[in-house]
Amino acid sequence: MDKKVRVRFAPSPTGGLHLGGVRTVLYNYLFAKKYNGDFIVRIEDTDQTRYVPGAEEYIFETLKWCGLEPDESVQHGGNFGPYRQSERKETYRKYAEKLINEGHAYYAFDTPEELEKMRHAPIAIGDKTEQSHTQQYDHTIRMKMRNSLTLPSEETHRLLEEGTRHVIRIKMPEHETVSFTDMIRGEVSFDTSVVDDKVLLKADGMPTYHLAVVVDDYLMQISHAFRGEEWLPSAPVHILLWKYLFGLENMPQWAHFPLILGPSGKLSKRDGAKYGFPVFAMNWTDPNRGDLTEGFKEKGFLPDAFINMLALLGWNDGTEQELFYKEELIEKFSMERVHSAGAKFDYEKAKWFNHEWIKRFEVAGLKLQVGELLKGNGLTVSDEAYLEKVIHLVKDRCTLLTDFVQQSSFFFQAPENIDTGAIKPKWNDAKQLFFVELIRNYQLSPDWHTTTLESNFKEIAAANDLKPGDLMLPFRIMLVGGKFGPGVFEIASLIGKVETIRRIEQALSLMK
RNA sequence: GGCCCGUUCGUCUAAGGGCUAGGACACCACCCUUUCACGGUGGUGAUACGGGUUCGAAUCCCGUACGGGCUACCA
Repeated sequence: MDKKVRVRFAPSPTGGLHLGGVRTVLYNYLFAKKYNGDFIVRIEDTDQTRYVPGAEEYIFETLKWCGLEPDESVQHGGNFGPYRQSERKETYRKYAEKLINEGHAYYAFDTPEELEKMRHAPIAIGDKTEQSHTQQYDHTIRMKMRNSLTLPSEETHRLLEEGTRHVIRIKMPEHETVSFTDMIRGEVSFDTSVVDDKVLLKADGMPTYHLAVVVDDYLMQISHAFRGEEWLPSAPVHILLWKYLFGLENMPQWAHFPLILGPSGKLSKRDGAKYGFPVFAMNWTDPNRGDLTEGFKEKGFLPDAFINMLALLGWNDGTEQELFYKEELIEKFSMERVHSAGAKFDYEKAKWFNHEWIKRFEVAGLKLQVGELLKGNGLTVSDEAYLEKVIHLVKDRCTLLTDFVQQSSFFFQAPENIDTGAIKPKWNDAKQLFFVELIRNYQLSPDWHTTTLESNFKEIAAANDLKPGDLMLPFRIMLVGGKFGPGVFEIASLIGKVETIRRIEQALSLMK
C-alpha cells in the first residue's frame, strides 16, 4: 500500500445507529487500525428534510460506548474539516460546474410535476404499451426533457440568471462498461445504459450523496471506501465521477459489505419490536414521534461482546476461534475474508457471546457496571468488597448484565416475595421444628463459614430423622424468595448470621 | 419489469478440485448439581436444482429456481 490508509464512516444523522451501521464502523475501524491508518467520521447531512436533532450526538455516543472512536471527526477535530457536509456546501458546486464544462453533466429545469409525468407515462413495448415500471431519467429520455442539452444556450443562460430552480445531473454515457474491483466481491461491472442521470446537485444547492462522497473522499484523501451492499448499484456513478473529476488512479479501493438480515428479509426496527431483540446499539428516542427503540447497551450487553458478535457476523479468521479481544480483531481482520453473502442476525447467538464475555471478564471489570445497575434498581451497595464477592458468586449464571439484578438483589435486601407456594404443600410440623432448631444452632455457632453452616444443617436434619434434600429447597426460598441462585450455604454465609436468621424467622411466620 | 449481488445443517460459518463435509448457537438425550444456571459427554441436522469440465467438484463454467439490494432533487 503506497498511500496512507484513511477510511471513513459516513452516516447521515437521521436516527439511531443499527447493527449494520455499527458493523460498518467496526470493519472500517479494524482495517484502519490494522494498517496504522486513520479512521474518519464524516456527517452526511445534505438532506435537510431528513435531519433529526440529536442523531449526530447519538452516533458519537454510540461509537464511544463501542470503543470505536474516530481519529478525525466533527468532535475529534482533524486537518481535513469541516467534517459535516452541510458546512462544505460551497465546495461542491464548483465540481459540478466543472463536469458541465467538460460535457459530463448538465442543468435540468424539470419541475417535480414534469418529472412525475415523465416517470409514469405509458411506454411502448412491441405492439403493446406497458406501465409495469417507472421510467428513469436517462439517455433514452433526456433529450425530451427541459435541460441545458435540449434548450438553446441563450435560454439556459436566461433561466439560470433568473434564478430558476434547477438541478445538475450527470450525463451517463450511452453504452460504456464500467467495472471495478471490489475487495470482497472481485470484479463487478455495469453497463452505463441502464443507469439513470443521477442528480448531483439539488435545487437547494446541496449535493446529493453521489457527488458528495466522491468530492469528500478525494479531499479527505480516503484510501479505502467501505460501505454497505445497498450502494453497489450506484457504484458506476461514483466510478465515473472519479474518472471525470480526479482520475481513476486516485480513486480509493472499494469494498461493499453484505447486508445484515432479520428473521424475514432485511433487518428493520420493526423486527426488533416484533421479535423482541434490540437492533440499535443504544436506546434511541425519536424526537418527533417520541417512540423509543431499545438498544443493546441498555439491554445488558457488554461493548466487547457486542463488537465481537458483530465482527463474526460476516467475517471469521479461518480458524474455529469465536471469542476475540478487540486487539486480536485488529490483528487478524482481513477484508478478503469478509463474506459476500448477507447474514441473518441471530439474537440467541448474540446472547451467547455476551454470556461468554461476562464469564471471561474479571470481577473488577464488571464491578462498576454491575454496581451502577444495582443502584439504579434501588438496591443499596455500600461495601465494595461485598459487591465483589456477590459478582464472583453469580456472574457465571448471567447472560445479560441486567440478569445481575435478579441474580443478586437478595444479597442486598430481603426478598419481597417469598414463593411459599413451592414449599407449603409439603410443609409440616417436623420441618417447622427443624428450622426453629436451626435458628438456635446458628445463633450459637462460633463461626460462619459455608462448610460449618452446611454440616450443622445436616446434623440437625439427621438428628430429627429428616432428609436434608427436603429441607434445602425451603431454606433456599426463605433466603432468596425463589428457586434460583448459587449454593444456599454460600448465600447464608455471605449475607451473615443476623440476616440469615431474620429471613428464616420471617418466612416461618408466613408458614403458619 | 430492468440492473446488480448472493445461495453449505433452522442460524452464523469452515473446507478456495481429492479422507466418513468440520466448528459454534439453538434443539434433544445423558452426566454433574439435594434449587436454577454453568460445565461435561453424545445426538439430530446442510453443499438449492439441472447440465457440463475433470480420473475426481461444495469448490471451476453455463442455465434455472430462490433470496436480497437498487431503480428519489434519501442516504
